[in-house]
Amino acid sequence: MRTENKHTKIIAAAIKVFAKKGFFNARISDIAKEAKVADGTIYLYFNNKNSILLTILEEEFGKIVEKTSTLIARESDPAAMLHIFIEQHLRAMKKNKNLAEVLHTERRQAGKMGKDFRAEKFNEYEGILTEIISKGKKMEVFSQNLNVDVLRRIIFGALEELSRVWNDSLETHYSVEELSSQLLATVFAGIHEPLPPTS
Amino acid sequence: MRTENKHTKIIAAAIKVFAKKGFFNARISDIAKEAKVADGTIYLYFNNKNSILLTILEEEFGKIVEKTSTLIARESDPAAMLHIFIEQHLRAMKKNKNLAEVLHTERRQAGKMGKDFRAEKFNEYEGILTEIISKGKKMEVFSQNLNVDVLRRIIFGALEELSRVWNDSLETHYSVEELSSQLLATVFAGIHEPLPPTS
Amino acid sequence: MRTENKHTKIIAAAIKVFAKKGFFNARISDIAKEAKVADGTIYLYFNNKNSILLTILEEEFGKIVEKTSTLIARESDPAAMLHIFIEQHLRAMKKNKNLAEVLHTERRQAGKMGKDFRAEKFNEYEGILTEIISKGKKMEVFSQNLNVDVLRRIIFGALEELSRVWNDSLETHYSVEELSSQLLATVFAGIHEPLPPTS
Amino acid sequence: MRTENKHTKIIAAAIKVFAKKGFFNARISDIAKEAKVADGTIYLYFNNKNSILLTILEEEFGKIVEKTSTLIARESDPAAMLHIFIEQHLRAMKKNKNLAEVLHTERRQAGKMGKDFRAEKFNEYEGILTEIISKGKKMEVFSQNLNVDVLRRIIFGALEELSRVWNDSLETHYSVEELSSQLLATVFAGIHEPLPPTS
DNA sequence: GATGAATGAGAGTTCATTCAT
DNA sequence: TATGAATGAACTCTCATTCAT
Repeated sequence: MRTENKHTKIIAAAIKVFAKKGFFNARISDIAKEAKVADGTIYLYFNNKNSILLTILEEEFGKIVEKTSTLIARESDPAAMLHIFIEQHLRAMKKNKNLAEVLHTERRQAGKMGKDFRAEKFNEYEGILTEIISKGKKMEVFSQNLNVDVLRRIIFGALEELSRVWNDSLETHYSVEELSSQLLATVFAGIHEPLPPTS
Repeated sequence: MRTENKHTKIIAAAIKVFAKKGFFNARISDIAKEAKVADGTIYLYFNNKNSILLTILEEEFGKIVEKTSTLIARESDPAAMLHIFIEQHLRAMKKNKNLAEVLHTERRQAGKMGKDFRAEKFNEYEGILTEIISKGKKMEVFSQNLNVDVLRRIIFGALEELSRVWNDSLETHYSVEELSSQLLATVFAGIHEPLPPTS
Repeated sequence: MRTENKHTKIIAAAIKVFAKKGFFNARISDIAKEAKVADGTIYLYFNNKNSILLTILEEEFGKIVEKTSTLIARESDPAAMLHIFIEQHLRAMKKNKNLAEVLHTERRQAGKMGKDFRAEKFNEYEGILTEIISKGKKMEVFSQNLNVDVLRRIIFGALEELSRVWNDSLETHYSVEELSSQLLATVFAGIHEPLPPTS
Repeated sequence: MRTENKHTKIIAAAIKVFAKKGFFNARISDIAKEAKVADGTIYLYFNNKNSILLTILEEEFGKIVEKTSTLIARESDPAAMLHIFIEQHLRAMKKNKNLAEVLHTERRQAGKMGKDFRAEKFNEYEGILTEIISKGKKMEVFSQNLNVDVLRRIIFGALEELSRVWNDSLETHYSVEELSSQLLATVFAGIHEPLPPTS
């Protein structure tokens, strides 16, 4: 339990520090100070700086994947699934603003970090979205004209950018529901002014 | 003339290196080698490593801003403007794949780079999109229910993510028109299967 | 205790290296090697190269100031005080030949080192000499014709130059007493051949 | 004549820059800018940075040596010679304040500059003073108790320190005559209050 | 397990010097 | 001669990682 505690404390500290300074500007000693442990202690729980980031991505996304999967499993309607996915994502990101910053910033870096860097859970997470869209197409609920990969990117990119509204530096105070419904409205109904009802 | 050349060569080299390794993993000596100049030569054209990135963002975005602004100025229909914006963005990113990677990766880092870091042109670019959406709402072409800020994020995020399809590491071969039309279709008409024509 | 040791070792090494090569020609790695520590270790104890020199000047002069002040405090005769000042100065410089070299070489540089460079103790030290001379004048032991500032410079300059006789490169083997008495004889009695006793 | 001009301009510029920043902090480009020539031009007249300093010391001291020698050659009284030496030294230093700074600052550095550094004229200059004192002793005008080397140091050190009063940073406005007479008074008559005339 | 002083490889940057023009 | 852009060796300083306690 002591051990569990330290691991958790270091991860929490790292998320905070990475969010504030970015991975490359964050120093191990910053994390150690934030976690109130000695620098060396960090190396009892993590192999190196990279693996701290990797662990954050894996563990935190693991939680999201698990929760989202569970909720989606209960649904059969792809539209409802998409709703859930979007809402859960935004909810998770709002809950842990620092995490949102870390995830999105470092996702791009990941490929440049070194050979041993693989964010398995992240791929799994993207897979869920791909699955939803595929199912939607197959069930002929979503348009057949849409490319699955492209749509996944559209939604994912939009989510990523939307998640940033909760950063400390921004003054906007959107609710999860607000953003969620705007995104859904856009992708589902389009941005056109509704045509006047045909008499 | 010599001077102009070196500046350009260094910028081109830096875009390549930043795209491949990311800003923080890129070494000045990597850029120098790529540009076939001595390390010290770089400092005749740039104050420091940061300012190389800043210059890339400003100069390259400057070009895009200029081109896009010109094209949009000719239009009066917000939907057509949006079409142009999206297409131009994707076109620019496909043309310079490395730039796309740099832009998107480092945009997030920018805030963590130090006080003297300001990407003016970037803000200007975002402003164009905001303007289009505002106009669309005002002209009652776009839905009154849409929040301008939120929609801008949705489109921008989507574009950002879509732009990444041309990265060397990915094997997909989308055309600009393809991506462009998919995104427009999604945001304009929604992803729903078109309702069967009412008889 | 470890800490105290390292600080002292680095200072001692720096004095040696500065004396031999001068501040600007001295490399951090030279000092590190001399002190038998890693280069990086030096930065655990000092902010930068400048501050090593500053510390030397402050700490070493601090000792001299303290000792000299104590001894002088016991005296009331300005002539005796001057004798003490001169003797103590020469004694300190002979004891630490390298320090003498550093002090005198770098005193001039100090003003050109950067804003944050202030050798407080040094000023304090000069103040002692000024005080002695002022008192001598006030008590009418020293000539009223002498400008305090000028005399301080004469004595200080002489001491500075005399202190250099103990440098390794020179073969002279003067004793402190010898130099001290010569200087005192000169400034007190003048360099004239004593006039033949008036019959 | 063009050539002569450039050499002179560079020397003048170097004296100014060295005085202001010190030898090590002075950049070749500073000197070039001050002299209004290109950096590379400096290397048409001097082998390297060191040799600029060396040339300054040699040329400028050469002038002083020549002038002082001439004046002293006319005298036979060592006391008068000493008077001339001191006055000439101070006069030269006041005339070229920057030179004074350079000379005194760099004299100490000289030994640490590298093998090829020899300031011949400087030794010659010191020789003049040594000669005067020796002669004074031999002629039994100066005290037999004084060590020539020591006295030379006393006088030289005093002169060095006194010369600094004209630095820009200091506000004192002594005349050459004032300093000269104070120094002579001190070394000749001592600093004692003149004994009351015996009745 | 926990510490934090110590390490040292490696980074960005400077600037004396060179050389094509 | 004169230029000044280009060079690259060498510097100071940082910080992830180690290891004796």
